[in-house]
Amino acid sequence: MSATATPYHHGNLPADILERAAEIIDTEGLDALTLRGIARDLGVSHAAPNRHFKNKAALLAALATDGWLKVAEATLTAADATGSDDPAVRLNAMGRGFLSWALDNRALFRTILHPDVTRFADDKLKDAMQDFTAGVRVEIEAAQAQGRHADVALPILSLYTNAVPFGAAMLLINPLLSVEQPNIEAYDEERLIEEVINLVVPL
Amino acid sequence: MSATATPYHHGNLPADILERAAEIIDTEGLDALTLRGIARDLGVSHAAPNRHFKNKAALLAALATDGWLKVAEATLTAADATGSDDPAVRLNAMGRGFLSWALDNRALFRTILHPDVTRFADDKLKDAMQDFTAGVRVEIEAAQAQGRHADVALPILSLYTNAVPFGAAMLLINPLLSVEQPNIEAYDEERLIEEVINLVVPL
DNA sequence: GCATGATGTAGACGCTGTCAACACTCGATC
DNA sequence: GATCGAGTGTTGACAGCGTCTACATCATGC
Repeated sequence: MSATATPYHHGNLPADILERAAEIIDTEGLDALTLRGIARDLGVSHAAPNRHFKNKAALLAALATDGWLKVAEATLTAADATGSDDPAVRLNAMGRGFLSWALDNRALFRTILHPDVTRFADDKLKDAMQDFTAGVRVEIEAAQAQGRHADVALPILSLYTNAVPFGAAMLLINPLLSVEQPNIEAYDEERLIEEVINLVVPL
Repeated sequence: MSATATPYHHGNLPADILERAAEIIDTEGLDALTLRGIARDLGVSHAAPNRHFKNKAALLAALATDGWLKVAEATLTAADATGSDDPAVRLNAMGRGFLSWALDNRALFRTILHPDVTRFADDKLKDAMQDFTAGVRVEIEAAQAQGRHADVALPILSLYTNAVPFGAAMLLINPLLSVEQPNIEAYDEERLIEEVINLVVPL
């Protein structure tokens, strides 16, 4: 056989499928994502992806699980990088880290919040998502224990604190809505993130 | 012919299609929405919807256009109902009106923010969306002119002010994430909305 | 060195969106 | 009032999709 003939086994198909899926979501949108299309792009038969993902929803769930794990890691890393124990300092850094991650990983961010992904969430996906929210909640509770927004009920404070980075990311990523922010283009990403997070968790 | 034989012409097919589409998105999700399914539910032939919507994307765009018009009306009505000229009072009411509308019209809210809907936005949809954002922007600028967050650049303030209601709605509507807000179920919807908006635009 | 499970292929099925050709209905125009 | 045309609905077809089953190939542990 010729040296470079495509081998029967692909080698790393599951990971390649996930990677190509993220690319397609990013460039063509989630509704342009097809298992057959991925298979074509990777040079395997149309049914090969089914060996690794029970169905299309399972592929999206795996992608979302990966996304939650990564965003949790990004926020936690940002918090630890401050070298501070102050929950407000950590929370501020987490907000920035979250927003920064979302803007740098738009396909994954869209995927983890996609209604048709969360709708069919399996336990793995739920666990990954809860790892993230639990990490944030700890800091919010600690910040309040220090006297920040001491008069606000915790569910309200939690909702508010989460809403800003989630909402800001959504608005900035949405191509229609981001344009609607007046003169938004005059701001570089880093400054935008810093200043909007400072409004929620001032240092 | 018998009196109740299904007439050849349906009578109000476009509106019925939109209504049924919203129902399906609400109960079964956007990926369960099929033109053929809608046609079946309405008792018309599988290709009938194509007479009124060029394609599936056009149906979703029409739905989203309708959604933006309604949410714009809901927020503006809420502002006017205050009977106040104070932009902060109006803005606070708009935030509450927006969030309240989103929670009462989850299918439409999801649709107007759906990435695969905004991706194929036509001019009508863009106009409807801009009507909404322009109405909010006016109040934000007026509130800042009164001295609220006078030190914050307008794009930042606008992003922040929009992010809270959008983000809160998204978190509350997402069945996975809403559960993650601690003890959220202890709050009735109205109080939750009031208190979280008060954190952004205090009265 | 061979059995066995993992991985990939080939073909089929029913579903979908969309198009073209045809049928019916209503309202404007003569 | 007949006719004609635009609007609306139907029928049939097509390719593409997700998914299933049966089969082929490989890699590994005994």
